[in-house]
Amino acid sequence: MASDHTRSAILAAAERLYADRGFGDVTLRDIVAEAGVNLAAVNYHFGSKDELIAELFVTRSIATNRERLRELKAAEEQGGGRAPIEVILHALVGPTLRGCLGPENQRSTAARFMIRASIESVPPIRRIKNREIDHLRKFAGAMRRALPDRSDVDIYWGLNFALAMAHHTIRESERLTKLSEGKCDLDDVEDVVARVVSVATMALTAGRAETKAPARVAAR
Amino acid sequence: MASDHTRSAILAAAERLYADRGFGDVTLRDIVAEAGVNLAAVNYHFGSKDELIAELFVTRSIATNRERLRELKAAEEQGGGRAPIEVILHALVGPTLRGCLGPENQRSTAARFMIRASIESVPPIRRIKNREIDHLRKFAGAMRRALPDRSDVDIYWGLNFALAMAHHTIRESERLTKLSEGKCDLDDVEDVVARVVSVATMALTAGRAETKAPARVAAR
DNA sequence: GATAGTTTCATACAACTGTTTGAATTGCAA
DNA sequence: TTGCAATTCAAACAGTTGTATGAAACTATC
Repeated sequence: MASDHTRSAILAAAERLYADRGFGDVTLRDIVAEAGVNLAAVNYHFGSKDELIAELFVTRSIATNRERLRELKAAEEQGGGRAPIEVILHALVGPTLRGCLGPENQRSTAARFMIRASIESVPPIRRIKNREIDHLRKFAGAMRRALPDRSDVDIYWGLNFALAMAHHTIRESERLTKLSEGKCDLDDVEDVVARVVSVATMALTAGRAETKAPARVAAR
Repeated sequence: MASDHTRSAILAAAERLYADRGFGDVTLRDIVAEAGVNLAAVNYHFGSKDELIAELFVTRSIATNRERLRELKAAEEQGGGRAPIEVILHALVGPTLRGCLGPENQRSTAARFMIRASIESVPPIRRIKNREIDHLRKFAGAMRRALPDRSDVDIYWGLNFALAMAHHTIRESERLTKLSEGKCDLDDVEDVVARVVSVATMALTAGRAETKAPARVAAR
């Protein structure tokens, strides 16, 4: 136990460097230099480089997931065990988007780190993401309760598309800004959330016919 | 010139290995061993490892982009310079999805390579992707012609969401299969394409009011 | 204030990386 | 066949990486 000073200095320095330069070209030596500690300290306190990365990512994603579930639970309780689909989707994508987007100059280190984690996907992070399924199932359950007429398949596709829009917008936010010549304002986070929720809601509530029978659009 | 045998053996071996094991842990030595050539051959024929990766990726994405534009051009010509939005979106996401999804056991090496490239995102590939903007602008133009009443902002968001759904579905196909316990059939590529196109079309054609004024969903 | 346990440190280690070199080999043209 | 260029090869290079070690410096307890 004791001071914990070195430990947290490493965590802070690592998060900052990974956020700024990505996982690819940040070495342990960079981290300990930034933290002002000895090279051996990382292995002493965390066991290995991968475990350091994992701890950083777990900490942040636990926070996001807790926030998600808090919103979801509150909404379902308020609705007597069943929340409107928009509110569920809002709870799903809101915390993530709020945690990663927003004016670039006031973006927290944590936010920038999570964007990196979303873009680069190194092994220790991938391993953790794979355990996220149980968490997502809770949302699938809530969505099923909100839309009892929908098939499971449609529910899962809706969930998939909602996450797709949120994560892709985070990953490619720079490109979207460039492509739209700044017309798409990614700093207005609540507008982004609203757009994602709106489209995902439509995907989940639109007449099934259109979704199922593709109308076989003139392919070629 | 000459035989070109070594060159193409390297390309094939590299694509196979990257497809199978990812960029992270495939070394030049792995590649030359698989190709049955000398270590120095990569630098002799390609200049560097990154240029080898770049050539692989460029070749495949040029093919996809050409297919996209072919479909787009055909559709616009048939409609006298203006194609229906569904058809445009179909041309945008169809080739990519068709190139990456489909029954796993009959998935081409090229397809698996492109999935990897979509997941891992190493520097040489990222550099190439950044040059894709001009290509996307052509689709933005076609979409504007198809939906003259829509604002540019809405067009770009629709384009962004369409790509989001396609790419995320490719990236996370394994997770979606697991999450849905196999209920979402990712082998039925045309169904996936139809779903993506359908949702993106809704996003682009839905009443603007709903999209713009978020209805301020009960946040908390 | 000696002692036991924790933490820090400089340093070495061992392995792997992409790249280069210069000689050997090959293939083709004169 | 001779000569010249293109290609292949084994070997070494130069650098970096994460990790391990064992001594030194702390810190708190008795």
